[in-house]
Amino acid sequence: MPYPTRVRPEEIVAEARRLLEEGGPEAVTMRELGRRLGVQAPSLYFHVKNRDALLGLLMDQGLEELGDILAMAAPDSTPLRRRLHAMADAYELFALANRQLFALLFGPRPRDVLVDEDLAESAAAPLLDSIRTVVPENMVLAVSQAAWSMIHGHTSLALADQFTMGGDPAAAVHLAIDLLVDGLERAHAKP
Amino acid sequence: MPYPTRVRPEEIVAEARRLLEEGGPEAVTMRELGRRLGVQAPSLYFHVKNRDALLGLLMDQGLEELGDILAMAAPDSTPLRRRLHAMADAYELFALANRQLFALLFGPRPRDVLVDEDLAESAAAPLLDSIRTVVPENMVLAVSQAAWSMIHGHTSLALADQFTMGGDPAAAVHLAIDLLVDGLERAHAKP
DNA sequence: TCCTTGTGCTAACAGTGTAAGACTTGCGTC
DNA sequence: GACGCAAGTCTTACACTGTTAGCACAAGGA
Repeated sequence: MPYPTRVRPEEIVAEARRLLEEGGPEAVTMRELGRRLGVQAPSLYFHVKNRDALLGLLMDQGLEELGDILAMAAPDSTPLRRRLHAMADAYELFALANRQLFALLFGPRPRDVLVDEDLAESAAAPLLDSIRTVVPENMVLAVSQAAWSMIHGHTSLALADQFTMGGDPAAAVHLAIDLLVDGLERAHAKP
Repeated sequence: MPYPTRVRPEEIVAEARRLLEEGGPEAVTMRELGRRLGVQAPSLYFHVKNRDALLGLLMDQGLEELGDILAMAAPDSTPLRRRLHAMADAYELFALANRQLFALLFGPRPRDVLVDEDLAESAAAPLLDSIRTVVPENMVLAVSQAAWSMIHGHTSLALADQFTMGGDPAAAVHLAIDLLVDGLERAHAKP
């Protein structure tokens, strides 16, 4: 392998992620990226298809981390209510620690940036599995979507500083989760 | 007022909105905007402070429309359950009809783009008022935040094409709303 | 008639993504 | 040891962006 490689793909992704969190998507420019890595911008194109593909890699990484975090949020044995609380907290924590990446993940698909379908599916798995322990199979999907909507909605609004009138939004979500689980256990309890 | 004005601020905002929905925020460039309005880009700066301010105007407009739509979604007389269903549907409908604007409204605040605080407050009013009819005052905020989180989360995920595994996400939100209202009526009924 | 003033224009600057093509550098082979 | 190949980097260039500076023009008021 001739010419000493001056930069590796992982480094590019890592530095891009730093840029992303520092100044949003607009701040991750190829030239600044190259500058920080001690390389000219066009050289980056040897390791990464283009800027959009780079953002796609960031999204894949984020999706994987989010999946892991959710999977570890609460052990299988804990009751559904607790698990959902834990997942909601973990979800928000991840979003707060990775604001820009989270926004990228769930914002409007930027043109043709594709994310790995399998990653998305495995990120959702922990939630589905939790729900499955309590609800009959034909309702798992609907209930999961409802729970995810609640959790995601709260996190997304919190991230956008939309809870301007005070209160305790996190507690509000926990309340909603409780009501959801209560209702489920009463009406649709697994036989 | 000398020199015949060739373009009015409302036209700029309207055309900018068209550009926004056609190709996302990146597509609303001052040059293309001028091109469509029959004017050179720099001339626009006479009517609009700069591009960020223009996006801010778009957001104000969107916030106002969203508030109106929610206020008209269901008359005060209908029961809470129905009103929340109607609001959820209206919320989603607005988002689907104005995908990019919605994303702009609830995405990460782009730097120093400010939205009118009063507008935000009045957009939220219909929801708060609905909740207030059923729940004691000290819980209105929490329950509203919970309901908003559910509705916004579902809409936001639907917009991002995140419900890839089928099912009927809209029905899922209605289910969640029902469970929420059921729980409220049972546990925290207004005396 | 002239002057003010609002509105438009062109030219320019610094920044962006990225394509084309030239160059360096080290390894494998003779 | 010399040579060539090719991976990786470089420079150059183009078309695009937001925005500022300065000039040109049209119309109403004096």
